[in-house]
Amino acid sequence: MELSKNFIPTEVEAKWYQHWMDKGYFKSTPDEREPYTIVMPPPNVTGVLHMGHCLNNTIQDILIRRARMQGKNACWVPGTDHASIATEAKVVGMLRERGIAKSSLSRDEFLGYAWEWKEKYGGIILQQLKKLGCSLDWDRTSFTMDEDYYQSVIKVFVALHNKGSIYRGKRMINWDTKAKTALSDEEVIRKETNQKLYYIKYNLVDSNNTPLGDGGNIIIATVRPETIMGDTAICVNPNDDRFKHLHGKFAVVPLINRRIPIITDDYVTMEFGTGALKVTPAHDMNDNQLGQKHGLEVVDIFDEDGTLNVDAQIYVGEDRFTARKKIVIELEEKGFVEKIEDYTSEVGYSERTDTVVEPRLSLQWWVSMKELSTPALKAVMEEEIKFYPPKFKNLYRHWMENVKDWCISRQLWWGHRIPAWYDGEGNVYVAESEKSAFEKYFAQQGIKPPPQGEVWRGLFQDEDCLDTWFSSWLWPFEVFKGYSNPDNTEIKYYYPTNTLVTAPEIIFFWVARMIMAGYEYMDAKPFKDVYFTGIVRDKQGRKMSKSLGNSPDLLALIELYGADAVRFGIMVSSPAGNDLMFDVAALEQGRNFNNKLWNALRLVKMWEGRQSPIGIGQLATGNNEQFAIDWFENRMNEVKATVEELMQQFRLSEALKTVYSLIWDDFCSWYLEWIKPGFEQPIHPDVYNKTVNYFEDLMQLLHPFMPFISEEIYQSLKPQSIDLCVAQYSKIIGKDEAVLKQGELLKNVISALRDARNKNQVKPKETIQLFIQTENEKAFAPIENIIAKQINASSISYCNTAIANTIVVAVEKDKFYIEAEIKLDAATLKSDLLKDLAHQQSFLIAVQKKLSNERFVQNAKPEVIELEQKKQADAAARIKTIEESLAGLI
RNA sequence: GGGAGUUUAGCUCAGUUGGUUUAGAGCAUCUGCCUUACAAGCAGAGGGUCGGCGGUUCGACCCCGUCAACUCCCACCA
Repeated sequence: MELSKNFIPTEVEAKWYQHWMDKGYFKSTPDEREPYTIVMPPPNVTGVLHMGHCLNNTIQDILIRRARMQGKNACWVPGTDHASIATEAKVVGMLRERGIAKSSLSRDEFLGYAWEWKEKYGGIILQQLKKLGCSLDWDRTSFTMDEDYYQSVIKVFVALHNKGSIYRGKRMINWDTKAKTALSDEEVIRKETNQKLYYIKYNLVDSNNTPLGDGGNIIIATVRPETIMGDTAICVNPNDDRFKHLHGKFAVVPLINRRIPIITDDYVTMEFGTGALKVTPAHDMNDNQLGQKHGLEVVDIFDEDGTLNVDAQIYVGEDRFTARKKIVIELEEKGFVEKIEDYTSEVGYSERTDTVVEPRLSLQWWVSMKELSTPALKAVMEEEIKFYPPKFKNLYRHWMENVKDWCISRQLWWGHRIPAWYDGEGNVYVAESEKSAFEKYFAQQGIKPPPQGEVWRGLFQDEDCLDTWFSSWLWPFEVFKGYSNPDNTEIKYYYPTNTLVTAPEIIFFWVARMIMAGYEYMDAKPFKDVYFTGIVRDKQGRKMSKSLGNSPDLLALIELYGADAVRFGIMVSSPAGNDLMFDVAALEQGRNFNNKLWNALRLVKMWEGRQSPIGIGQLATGNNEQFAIDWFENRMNEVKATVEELMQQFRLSEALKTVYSLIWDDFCSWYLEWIKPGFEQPIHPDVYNKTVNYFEDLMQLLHPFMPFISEEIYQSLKPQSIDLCVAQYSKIIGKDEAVLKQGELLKNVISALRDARNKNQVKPKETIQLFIQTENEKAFAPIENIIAKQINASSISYCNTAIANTIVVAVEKDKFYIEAEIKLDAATLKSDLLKDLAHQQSFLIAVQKKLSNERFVQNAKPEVIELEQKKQADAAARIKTIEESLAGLI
């Protein structure tokens, strides 16, 4: 079989993914093995795959594939989230394009379109994950609005309501005027925004509405002049001498001439603005509290879409921001504006629609959080659930300790409809179904239920839906039907899940609430470890976003570089716990690595047909292959142990780098070169077989990170009885330090001699003669031929004294003399030696200084002192060698 | 305003109870090579008073204090 010069990923990837699927390797059912479970954070049905998903799911796939190869029953559950606000917005948009207004549709008609949309687009993102190589158990694909799931959400609502944890209350909430729905605090993004601070004059009157003299006005500072029509007081600090004479007086709201009282409260900062604050209880969180405290009237001047209503009296029907502009102009014309200043402050924006959030008083459903949060906080603080990196523990604690009640109602149709029914008087009946709501209603009202077959009337269901997170917090157990079908075999086997991989951005939205739900409904944690990924940024460190257009098209990247290269690129630039700067250069590195692997395969395949006829067990001596084999085996065992350790600490990026270096440097650059036969020479079958085995092991180590190329190479090396995807890791065995040390020496000698050749401009093709002066000739016997091959030496001999007119190289205690045909530049040799000498001497002085320090000798540990003494001896020996060489030069 | 984190080579980062030849890697850079696996490559090299200052210690990239810069999270100052 002729192998192409470069690795071509496209066909290979599709081929293997299909093969793995056909074999059912990704499917999991409970058995006697230890389970390893991950539930995928369900992407929004509206989503397309972006870099964040790519990072997140690559990590999960690495963990899952590794677990699968470690003999665990690996189960990775895919799914999607209905994402109420985002999806409803998409559907409304789609309808608008078709010329259909949402308001012209009934609820059922709208939902019909929404489901249609979901069926068409909702699965796209999951299909894209297949391209990335994700080994998900597709039979388990779940959706937060699946029938069972839906019922569980409803049941949870009713259960929480029954125990008093869910209540209905009129409060200030964050209102999205575009989506026309309430938002939870977490859905509000605060952004520094440039604004104007308007200083507005209010005329003063006394209790008889008589204008006060001496200027007769009070000036307030506000950023929201359009809300003055909702003012119901002006507040000053009671200790503010400037306003003491106004206590108990009244002001008149400009333009609408409504009289409002001047009240006092410590809340007002005297230093800010003018020290006088207009109080608008309907449109500001703080003002609302002030209003409650002082029993102020509440005048709501906005409609749900943020336009002014009749209570505003003027500019009715205008949008709040248009109204602001117009009111300012009118106020200026009528002389009410004292001045306007530039001002920046943080303004809340809706996470979903990016409109300025309007604080609004409304009746919503709430979950009381205190009780739920207690065990959830404890679990993380006591590390029953471990966070990686651990710094997120603090963040979590801070939020949990100050957790506020959760507003869960959303004024949307797409989602889980709140299971509450109202009668004509506004009494509420919370129940799992309309039927049981009626039963409650009849019982409570003392009405005899109408006979069977007759239509029951008089109750109407709450129009609102539940917050998306009120369903996704059940995800880790409800994907196994742990709530709808308690104690089933699956939930008992797979729960608690092992690892949650997610973004720190949703630690409160989702992670915290899943932990709460886990303890509340399963009486156990939902997962053992939480791994927080970094945020994917562009090369300049900016967050990837649609508006910046700096988010690359992932599928195009996979097409261009191959999925393995994309996985490599994103993982190699992703330090544990930090954000990652995404750069296609990393993908190129991945592609180059693919190519390196591919060419190593080509080399080995070339040898396949060139095995020498020498029988097994008769490894030719004198070629030093035995050492190469011993060394690589030990080196590989060493790295396997390191990788295992790194993986346990979730240091995936470092683990990958370690494997990368083992393959590229140790295997390709050293080992393969050491055993490489001469041009068209045969290779010993034992060496060949060992090499194939090592290559297989390397592919197995690499497989979780780069599944496609590793499987392809594994299968190409020789006919396999089992696919790499499910090949089991062997036990990690120990390493022989002595062999490893000798390997290091060998590498150092080769590098030093190559460097010497380079510096002295000995042409690569020119052979040299090497003389070794050492006290330990035996140590060089097993490696001398490797040295000769690697530095292009025609002969190696041993000597007891310096050889004249040669290049001298010292490595540790040994000296090497290179005899070449070209004329050596004595000046260069000398200056190099002098440089080295100076370095060694200053080092020796430092060590001697340390050792002559009495307090060091007294206090330091014996092994530390011993080491320093060895350093001293070695440095002294090297200095002697260099001095001898210098003498020989003249 | 409160809290957390970061600062090590041109860039992105390692550096695991303070002592392992006066700090490591990848990428980038420079030099020499089209050597029959790979120029998407090979062989080498250069590059850092570990943010500043002070302290603890025989010894500090590591511990403490302080200052500076940057990042993130939380919070109702109009």
